[in-house]
Amino acid sequence: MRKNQIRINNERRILAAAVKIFAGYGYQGATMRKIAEEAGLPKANLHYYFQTKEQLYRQVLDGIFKDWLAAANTFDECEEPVEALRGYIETKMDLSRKRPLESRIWAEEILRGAPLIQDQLEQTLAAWLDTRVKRITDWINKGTIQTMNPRILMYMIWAVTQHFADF
Amino acid sequence: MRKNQIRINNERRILAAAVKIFAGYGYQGATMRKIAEEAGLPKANLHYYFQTKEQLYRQVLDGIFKDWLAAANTFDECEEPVEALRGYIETKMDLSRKRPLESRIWAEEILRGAPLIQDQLEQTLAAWLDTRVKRITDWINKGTIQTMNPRILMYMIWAVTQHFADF
DNA sequence: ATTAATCTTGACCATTCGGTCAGGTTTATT
DNA sequence: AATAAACCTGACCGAATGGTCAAGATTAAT
Repeated sequence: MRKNQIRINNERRILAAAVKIFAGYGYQGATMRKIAEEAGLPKANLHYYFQTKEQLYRQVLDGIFKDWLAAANTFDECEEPVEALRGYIETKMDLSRKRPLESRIWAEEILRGAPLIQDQLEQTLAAWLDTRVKRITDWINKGTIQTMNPRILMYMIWAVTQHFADF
Repeated sequence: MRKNQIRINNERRILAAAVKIFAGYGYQGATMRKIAEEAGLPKANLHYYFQTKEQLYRQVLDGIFKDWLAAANTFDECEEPVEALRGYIETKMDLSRKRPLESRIWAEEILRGAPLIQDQLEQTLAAWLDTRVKRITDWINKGTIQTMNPRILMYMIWAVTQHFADF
């Protein structure tokens, strides 16, 4: 069983510390020293598990991205517009409330234009948005909800939930 | 006439360069070297006009804050709720569209918890928000608009306009 | 018990950072 | 023309940064 137990433990520990420090200081403001201190490990040890600061940061972003995607998929669980939208918004707000640090890191990364994860983000997010837009368009055509620009609806939801999360 | 013309010119030039660099890299990511390069001046010259990086950044924030306040005051120009809100939102969006760099700096500063301008911001902003909330409450009591939590209304407007500005 | 693989870490390195300063140049005042 | 005030800047500084490395300690595989 517990094969790479040491590795798994330490990576988790370092990632947790990294989330704290990146959230508190931003990518540039965070230093490997601070993260090492927070993790209670010597700095050189971080570089053993994550070669560079950028790679460590990428892994932090990856974790956040996965969580966000999982939350986003609750949009599809309900057939009714009201239920689907409410469920999505609540899940998203929950996520932000439970993981404020991750939410802040994510917001800053997006604000900076996602310099490190642009490709991945653009593809995944564009595809995700497209299917949601189609569902909303269906609702509009069926007359279930008011006529509107679906993209703008999604945009406003994203704006408000993200904003509530951050402040 | 033109007394401190040199000083005025150079300060303007440095501030313009600082806005670009701070918006592009964030406070920590921006360096005095990059700003100096952007301004076409030697680094030591920046320190002649602005003693420290923090002071330069503060002046940038001050400029943005003044613009934002001016835009915010358009809220008071109309008596009608629809007109007042529309005017406010349009002015704010205009400002964001015309000065995207400043808007980004502002957003990041707020996101980071406004570490440099907390006092100033809390006082001015709290006062501003209070008077707006009172106006909205009046409208609600008169029955001019739907019953709602005025703070949340302002919050949502802020969220959406800021978000549109940044992306 | 031996060997191999993984893990640990203090000391070190080149680079870059914000900031200083002395000494020169330009502009304003008399 | 002379003096003072304001402006300019190359060279420099200590501190901090991300990252490296060699030599040892632990753990796993045989």
